[in-house]
Amino acid sequence: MATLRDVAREAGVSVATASRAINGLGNVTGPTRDAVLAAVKKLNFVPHSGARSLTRRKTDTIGVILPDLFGEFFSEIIRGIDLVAHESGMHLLLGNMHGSTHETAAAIASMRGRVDGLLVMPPDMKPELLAGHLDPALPTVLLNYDAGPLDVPFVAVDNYHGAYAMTEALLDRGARQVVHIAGPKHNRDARDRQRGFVDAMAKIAKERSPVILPGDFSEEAGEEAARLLIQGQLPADAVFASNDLMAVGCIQQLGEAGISVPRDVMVAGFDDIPLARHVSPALSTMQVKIDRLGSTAMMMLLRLLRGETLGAASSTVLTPTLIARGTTAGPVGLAAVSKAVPAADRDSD
Amino acid sequence: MATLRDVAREAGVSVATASRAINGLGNVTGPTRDAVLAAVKKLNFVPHSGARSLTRRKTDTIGVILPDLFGEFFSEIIRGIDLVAHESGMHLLLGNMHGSTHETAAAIASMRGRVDGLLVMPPDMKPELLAGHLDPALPTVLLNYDAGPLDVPFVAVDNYHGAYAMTEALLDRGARQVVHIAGPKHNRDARDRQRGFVDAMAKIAKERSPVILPGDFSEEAGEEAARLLIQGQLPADAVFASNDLMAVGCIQQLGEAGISVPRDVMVAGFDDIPLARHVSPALSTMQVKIDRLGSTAMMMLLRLLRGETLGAASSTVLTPTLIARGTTAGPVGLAAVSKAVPAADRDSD
DNA sequence: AGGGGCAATGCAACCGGTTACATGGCGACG
DNA sequence: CGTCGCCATGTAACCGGTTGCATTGCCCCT
Repeated sequence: MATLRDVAREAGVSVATASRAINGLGNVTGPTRDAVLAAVKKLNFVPHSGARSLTRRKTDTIGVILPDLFGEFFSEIIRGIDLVAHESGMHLLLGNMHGSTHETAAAIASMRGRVDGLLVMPPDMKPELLAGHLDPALPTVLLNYDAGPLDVPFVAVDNYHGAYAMTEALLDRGARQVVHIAGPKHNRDARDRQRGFVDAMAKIAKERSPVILPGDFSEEAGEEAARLLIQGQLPADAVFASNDLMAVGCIQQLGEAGISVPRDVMVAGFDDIPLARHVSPALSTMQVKIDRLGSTAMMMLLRLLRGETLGAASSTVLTPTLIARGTTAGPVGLAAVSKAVPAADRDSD
Repeated sequence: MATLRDVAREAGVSVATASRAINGLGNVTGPTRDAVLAAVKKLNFVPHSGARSLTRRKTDTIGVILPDLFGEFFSEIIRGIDLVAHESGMHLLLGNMHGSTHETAAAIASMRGRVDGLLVMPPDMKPELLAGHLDPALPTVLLNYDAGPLDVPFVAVDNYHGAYAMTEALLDRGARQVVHIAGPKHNRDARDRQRGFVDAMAKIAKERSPVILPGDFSEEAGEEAARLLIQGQLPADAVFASNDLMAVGCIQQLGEAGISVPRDVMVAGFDDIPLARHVSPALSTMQVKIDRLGSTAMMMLLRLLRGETLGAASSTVLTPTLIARGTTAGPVGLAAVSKAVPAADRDSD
């Protein structure tokens, strides 16, 4: 591979001049520039970005650290990030912590010197622990994580009120026994959603004690919960799953058992993954504009990179929207909402 | 940020010794090593991967260049790649060409010096053109692209025979008028699938001329095709879409028009994206193990990086499997297959 | 006690660019 | 016609590590 030295020699100039010509800096005569560019073409020279970023102290790359890459949730986030990053000519370096807290530290560390900024989504990490691993000198925005005491800007989803609203809606719709399928124990989103559910139940339906089944955000967990529901003879006329994937698994399993959704039992999810529109009946859910989560975070990061100082105070909290579809359809209540939202439903903006 | 020099000074040793201690090379006394590691801890030193990779001539990163990031197809590929990459401690640098051929060149160029190898998916690029942009010194594996004259290893899907088989199956099943929804004009996958369709029609159903509707792999294109079908009064009892997303859009639109799938018209797709199982009725499709596409390519790339020489000859062609589900269900034909494949359907391996 | 050998450590070049500063040639000015 | 200043170009230091080779110091041997 040709280096800048090679180009300079070929063109009969010094490396400094070659560098200036290539980067279009001023102070280079026409003929000189042409000679250099000719040499570039002849030798097929491509600048070595690694070396370049060493001196420029700028890599034009941002690191994205996600807990996993499975499912539409993460791919939508990446797409959202990429959308904005690409406009600014930034590259994305993917780091996958594969669910392990220990690997998170390694992932963050290995990014040093490779990236100009970091987008981190640490859904089941304690803030104190996280703080120890983040480099305060590296612009960082947290994804889907309220940093709490940390002064790190974040983009989060109002999981609590979203879950509260959904629970409320199910009760409004006439549900008497709402069962919640929880997410992973240490996952902060899952916990906030569960809190929202519990609080809504407590406030609105005091007499009914909330039933919570364990889950882990996977489709299988939703199926398992449905089986528990059926076999365990749990009296339930509505299921609120902590995410869409579990809701989908649940619907699927209920269907196989001959239980009709929504006639026998209503089902609701959270996230509005693209799949939600396509299952049958279509899944009612709290819509989080997932790609927005990514693009908003990326935009904040760009501002940080431009030198603005953003503290935790500048964080964004996205409010999820209730999208009522078939799984909670019926003669009254949610059904009415259902008619009102097709535009939003189609990602109208 | 602390540098190696700082650590060395703090520990009272030379940078060389500090470097050796940190990297666990031999030739360092116990006490010396301890002093260095203590300094590392004290100064919170994290090695600068950029600088490191400059001397080591190794970045532990591989570049992934995809035409887009939209939809499950790409996210599955990335997941497959990551799975293997992560095991080998490799990072992924994402380059998105956003559909533009021109950007492909830029994307490839900007990877120089950042990555040890490249995984490229250039679905609508001519081989000659591609050849001009690839760096022969950089280990590269092509994704879903038969390099033809180029001596570059690739992982591809046997689109032609897959489409042939699916068309055959639809005709077997009793379809008389099969309509094909094509993919983007310049997309090689799409063209191979179309060829497979046309050839199968020609061989098996000579008397019926194949009808081909335009498409671009998007859900909307599928809807549009369905509308054409309905309004245009095209006589059709089966639709074979060039990919699943279009098939899904088509089903959706047919349903809204009150046309029953599969009773009035059968529908089939290609790819077997996760969504395919979930639409209703479930979509019959040619299953491509999409994540396998990524992981296989990544494994080949790792072999290249280990120094093995793999030419185009060592390429892998994945054969898609027919998965019959509800959209082609009926009393005979595909329905029988349908019973036989649930294991494969669940990604049993 | 002196010399040889080996392991631990230091020095300095190097990876491939960028850039501050030095240099030198030229035209414009008095 | 001599001098000043500007602009194109060159020299070399630097980014932050790694590593080949030189050096040092210790132990062991004769």
